[in-house]
Amino acid sequence: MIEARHLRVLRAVAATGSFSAAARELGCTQPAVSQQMKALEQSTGTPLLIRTGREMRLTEAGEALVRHAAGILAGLTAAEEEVAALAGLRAGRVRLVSFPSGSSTLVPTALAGLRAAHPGTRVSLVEAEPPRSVEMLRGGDCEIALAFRYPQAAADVDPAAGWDDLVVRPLLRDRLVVMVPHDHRLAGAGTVGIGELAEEPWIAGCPRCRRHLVEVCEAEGFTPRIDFATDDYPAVVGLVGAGLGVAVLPELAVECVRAKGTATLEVKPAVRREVVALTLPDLARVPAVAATLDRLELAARR
Amino acid sequence: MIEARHLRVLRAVAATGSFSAAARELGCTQPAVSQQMKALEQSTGTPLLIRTGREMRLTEAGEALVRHAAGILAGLTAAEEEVAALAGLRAGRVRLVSFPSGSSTLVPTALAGLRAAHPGTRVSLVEAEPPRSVEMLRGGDCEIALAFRYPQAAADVDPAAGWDDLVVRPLLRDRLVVMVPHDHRLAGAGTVGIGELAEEPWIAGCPRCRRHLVEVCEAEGFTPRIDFATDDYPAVVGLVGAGLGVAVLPELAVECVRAKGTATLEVKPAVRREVVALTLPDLARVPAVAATLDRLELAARR
DNA sequence: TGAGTTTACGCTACACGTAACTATC
DNA sequence: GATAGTTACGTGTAGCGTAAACTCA
Repeated sequence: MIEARHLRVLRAVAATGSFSAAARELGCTQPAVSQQMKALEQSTGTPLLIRTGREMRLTEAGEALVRHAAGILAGLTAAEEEVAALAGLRAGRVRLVSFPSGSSTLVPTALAGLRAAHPGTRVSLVEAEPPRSVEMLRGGDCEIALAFRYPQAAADVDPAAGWDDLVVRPLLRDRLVVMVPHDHRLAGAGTVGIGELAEEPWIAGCPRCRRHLVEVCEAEGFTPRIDFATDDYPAVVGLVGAGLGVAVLPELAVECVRAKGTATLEVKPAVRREVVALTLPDLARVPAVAATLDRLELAARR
Repeated sequence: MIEARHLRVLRAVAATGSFSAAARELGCTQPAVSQQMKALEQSTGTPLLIRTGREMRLTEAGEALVRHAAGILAGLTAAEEEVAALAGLRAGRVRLVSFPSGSSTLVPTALAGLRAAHPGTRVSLVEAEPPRSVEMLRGGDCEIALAFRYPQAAADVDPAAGWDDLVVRPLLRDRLVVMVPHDHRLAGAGTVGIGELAEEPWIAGCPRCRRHLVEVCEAEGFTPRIDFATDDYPAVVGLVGAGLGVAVLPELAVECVRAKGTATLEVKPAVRREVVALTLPDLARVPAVAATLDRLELAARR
């Protein structure tokens, strides 16, 4: 088995015509070069260099080896370059999966920062919810999954139940607020207890949010009457604005929607959801992934 | 500094998807593989493999490295072969990959001649079809790949599409013939047009042959009813002999099968397939490879 | 429980550098 | 005698295999 290191030395010897000069060029001692060439000749089973007095000449086999060495060493340095680019964030692709309408501000901010700092990295974004997004993560279809959970959720609906072997990077804890039509009796109240809304028609969000809403209300002793349910946050806001009901929404989601005709109220016993980034342990050490996670955290801290 | 030995191991791991399987393939213990990969990841400074439960997956950097590895290792083996040949050992080893049941006469004839002329050269034979055989060629797992193509094939199924950087040595152009049961109405006709067999049940060969058969028939305005399809040429002949249908076969394949109970007919607008030998430019200059190619050509011209 | 991966440990082997020796001009 | 190459030797490191711990299906 020919070793690349030997080829590097052979090439230097061929270029300089001397072991000593090659040693100087390679930054090692001259006996080291001598030994390497001896080892190479032994592993190929044929002489490569002709030591005629003081000068060094190549045999035909030596010539052949030097000829091949060029391509092989070029391939090796190309491989090193490419890996170094990936390791040094001059290249790299990160596939991000986010829950729908979840991070209208978070993801763009993070990606803008990442692009500014490392123009070579490319990030793609797809929308999916756990457990689908976690499947994608495990299946190699993405590197980072954004998800959220309700810290007090019952174990059987908590998606975090399956996250034991994942790297979970908490990004932010988002307060939930109640949104009511602007002419609602509580519109000016500032804060409200969930129990005060027992008789209201509700507009719910995604299935998990809906389930969570029901849990919270039942803890307050009533079952909410849910007239509408949609994944689409702007649509929820529109429905509230049209006076069709009340809703709970993550504060962050409210910030980036023009909430015409509505008023928002703090919920008295504060309810929060936690937004986290998930990845695999090995992927967390991939530079482009680590950088993206850092940027997401940075964007969340803003 | 990336070492070639590491690349060899990485490639085996990528190909098998497991450290244990790679170790078996490489003839070493599994912890050795584990250590080599650890060392490679350390020397590149970035994770290359994702250990997710039981399966091994490559990171982007790992993919890049495997991509480069093919060329580097092919270069190394080419260099080794050339030096070995120049050393006068004539212990040149040529690994030949042929499409299945393709060259029952061609390969044996060529190898017999080669052995007579150069007793030192050893040739091994494995069966695989393009694109697998071409992958083996590029990956350094063989020196010569035998393949065939239909000159009129549509570009998207023509394997020659990926042969731009290979040395393509045409060996022979093989006429296709139609084989029918001996009591078939056309058994004595001598020649036949494909269109006359529109209503027959067909027995097809390998997937690519089958695709080609459908193409040819559709050019004649009908879709063949294919009742059986098998890679095994003697089996095809047996099915025809049993009266279960008609088939098209390469003339060479018919010659070396006892075609009991069948009759063969020339196809009126002649259809041919082209059998070629593929190798890499560097390998084409290795004496043992060159000699094998020459012998193949000679055997085909016979 | 079983297959697969990692970790720990002892061993060997290899490669380097220093230093002494040899050979050529 | 000076420059270049080889040989000899001590040291450090790196890789392997065996064996044991660990993990996921």
